[in-house]
Amino acid sequence: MRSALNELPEIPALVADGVITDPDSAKGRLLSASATLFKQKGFARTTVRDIAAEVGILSGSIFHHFPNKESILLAVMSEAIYLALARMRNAIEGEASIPKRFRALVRCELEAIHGFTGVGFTLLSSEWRYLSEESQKEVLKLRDEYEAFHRGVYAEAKEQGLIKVEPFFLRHFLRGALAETANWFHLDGDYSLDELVEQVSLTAALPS
Amino acid sequence: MRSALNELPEIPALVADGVITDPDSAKGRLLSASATLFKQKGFARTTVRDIAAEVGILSGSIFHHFPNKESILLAVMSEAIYLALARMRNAIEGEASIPKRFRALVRCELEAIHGFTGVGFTLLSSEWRYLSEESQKEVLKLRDEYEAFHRGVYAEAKEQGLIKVEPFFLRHFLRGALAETANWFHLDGDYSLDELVEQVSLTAALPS
Amino acid sequence: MRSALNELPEIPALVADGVITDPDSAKGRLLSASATLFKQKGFARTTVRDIAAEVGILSGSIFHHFPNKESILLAVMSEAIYLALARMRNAIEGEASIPKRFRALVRCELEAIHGFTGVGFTLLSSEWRYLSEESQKEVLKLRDEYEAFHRGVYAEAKEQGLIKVEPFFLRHFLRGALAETANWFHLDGDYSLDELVEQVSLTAALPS
Amino acid sequence: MRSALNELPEIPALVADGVITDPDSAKGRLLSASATLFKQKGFARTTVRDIAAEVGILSGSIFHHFPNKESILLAVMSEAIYLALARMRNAIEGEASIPKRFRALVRCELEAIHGFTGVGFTLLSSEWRYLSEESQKEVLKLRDEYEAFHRGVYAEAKEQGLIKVEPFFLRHFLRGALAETANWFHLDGDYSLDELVEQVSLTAALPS
DNA sequence: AATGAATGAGGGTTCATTCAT
DNA sequence: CATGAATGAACCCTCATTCAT
Repeated sequence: MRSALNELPEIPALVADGVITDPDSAKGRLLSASATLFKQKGFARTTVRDIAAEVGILSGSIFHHFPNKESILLAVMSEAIYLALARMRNAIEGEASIPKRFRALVRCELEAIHGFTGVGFTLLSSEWRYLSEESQKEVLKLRDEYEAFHRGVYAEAKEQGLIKVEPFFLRHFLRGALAETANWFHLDGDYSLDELVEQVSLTAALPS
Repeated sequence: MRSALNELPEIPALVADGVITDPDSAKGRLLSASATLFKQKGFARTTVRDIAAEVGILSGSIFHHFPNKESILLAVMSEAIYLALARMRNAIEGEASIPKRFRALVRCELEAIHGFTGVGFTLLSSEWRYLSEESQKEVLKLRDEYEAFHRGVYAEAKEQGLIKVEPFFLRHFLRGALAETANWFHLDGDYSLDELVEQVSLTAALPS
Repeated sequence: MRSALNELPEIPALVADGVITDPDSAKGRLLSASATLFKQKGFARTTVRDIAAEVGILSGSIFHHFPNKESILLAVMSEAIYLALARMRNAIEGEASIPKRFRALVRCELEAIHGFTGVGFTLLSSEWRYLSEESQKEVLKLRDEYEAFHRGVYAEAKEQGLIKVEPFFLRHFLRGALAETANWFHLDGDYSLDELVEQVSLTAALPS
Repeated sequence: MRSALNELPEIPALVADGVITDPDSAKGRLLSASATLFKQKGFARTTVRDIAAEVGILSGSIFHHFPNKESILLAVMSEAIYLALARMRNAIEGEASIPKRFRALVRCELEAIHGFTGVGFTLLSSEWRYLSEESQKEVLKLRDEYEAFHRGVYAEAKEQGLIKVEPFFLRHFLRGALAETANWFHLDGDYSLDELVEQVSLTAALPS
């Protein structure tokens, strides 16, 4: 999955800019392993020894890269949003019509949720409370930027009379609905991602 | 809020049947305090001492009522579903038309999420992972019953041509969307519960 | 040594008042063992496991009696001063003349330093820095009371023309000189405590 | 303060002889920083990272100059005594009468305690326990030489009938009294060093 | 039922020290 | 000489659980 990630043109640029940690560096491998474990067992039940073992180092070595366990969670979350933002802008680029843009965004978010950008995206909600207040504020800024992007497209849809519901509500509903897919939808299951996207659009009564 | 709860006709009956613990008993107060704390700080970060302190006993005494910490979570979740099931059946009873039943169900779930039945309902997803596999299966049975009820109403709506999306998908989408309201909607905020219900219906393109 | 301590009339009263921990209680044994170890190896090098092992419990059990390691040091120091204050008042009581009171005080402090009141007194200076600022202030209050008592007697000596040096300086000099005896004087060595007291008085040119 | 130190004629000689590390060398700066930190926070609480940061290098680099942390403490202490010895011999040189020699010694020791020879002198007692037994023996040899020097002058005073107390006791008392000044006397406070010397002499009933 | 002291395994974190670069 | 990632043992502390009272 990471290899697919690396093929995207924008990721190396992010890494070069220092926004995203190089996934092949020690820190990057630490982040990747942490994300996986946090998702599997939750932040509280994941020990730093677990993480270290996963990467093949000793627990003490973790603290050369992160000052404490919480900062790992913060990094996982921040990078997940940075990646999602980059992928989102990319996805929108080629699409002119609003229905297509809408579908592109939905698909993009689903990809983020189902692991195309590492495994961090679902953590944003599930492990949110384990972030310190300070960290929450930090991540919130990024999330707001991300959310605003979505709401902007919905607003255009509303203006064009394509949907009836307020963008504010629609975004909240959709975020919840898409996040929940993590609990029942599987990439290698009965339905494809495209079918899922279509059902979402159908629900929102959006013409194709 | 509990006082309002007690006025509902169906709760005393459930208590009398032994399905729900009497909220005024020691065990009931324990459950209520646990639910609140689990929601506030999460299961992992809530200590049995926290719970005991909230009720005014010492931590050791908790184990006269529950064999271990996890069983408290199990009880909180089970009772939350029992309550939700009872309230749901109640809510449907008087409604004949499908659109009205749909709205009744949505409203009922929102009430459960926003604390009308204690605070347990949101825990079902957020703290799910802290249940042992055995307990998960136990709760799953109840959840399935609850979910089937919802899907049943949606299936009728689909048969009547009121909605286009498959009931299976719609239920998953709606569950996610409604659960997410816990993170942004507040009962004493700018919008009423009725308005929220209406926006949900609007999104699903359901006629009134 | 503790048995001798218990014979003193004032100690049981202190214990009864809750000022001093009962040396036979779990907490009291913890304090006594801690004091010994802190003196032997220093606060920083003494582990809570060391202390627990000395008392015959497990390390975790310590935290039922003290919130953290530092609070043990605080308790050891506080109680040492309380004991010293009580013993000092007792020692002065029967002595009318200033030279005799002076000698009684010197002897009393030497007894405190050389273990007649537990082993805490020397820790006051040697492990002082390991107290949090907050705790330092707390202990400082007690120390000030203790110091004022000594200075008071010296001031009388000065008024009576028995000594030439200022009480302020004398007290500082004497405290240092007496504290230092911990490093070279031994109760079972070549000199008795009384001889030591006499040499101190001789140094200060105090008539007998 | 180090600049004043460097003006003294004997220091460069000691450096040239290899007895004292050149304070401008990397090792010298390391020692100086260590002494300061050891005094501020104690040996146990000072990390090698602290020391390294103070000098502007990384922690690993320290071990090119010292085999381990304890050897830094040993060096700090040894050099402090070498310096004190040299300064002491210097101070005595011009003084013929015993009272003047006595005062010169007292002043010299106070200067050592209050930072005229780096900050190492008070560490000799406060951090003594963190020296390995082997190192303690090594330092003890130097200390004995230093102590003998003092006792020698006191013995002459006793022979001349200037003091009554035994040199053995007097030296112990004085060492304690002077060391304690580190805790209450400040060079820029209400009293001058000369006044302090005078009060000490007064206490010992020594004629001027 | 409740207490509260004790358990004991395990948690996050620290830090002197090593060593390939 | 200096770096800095890694080590690994040890540290303080937490906490669900037990049990004699």
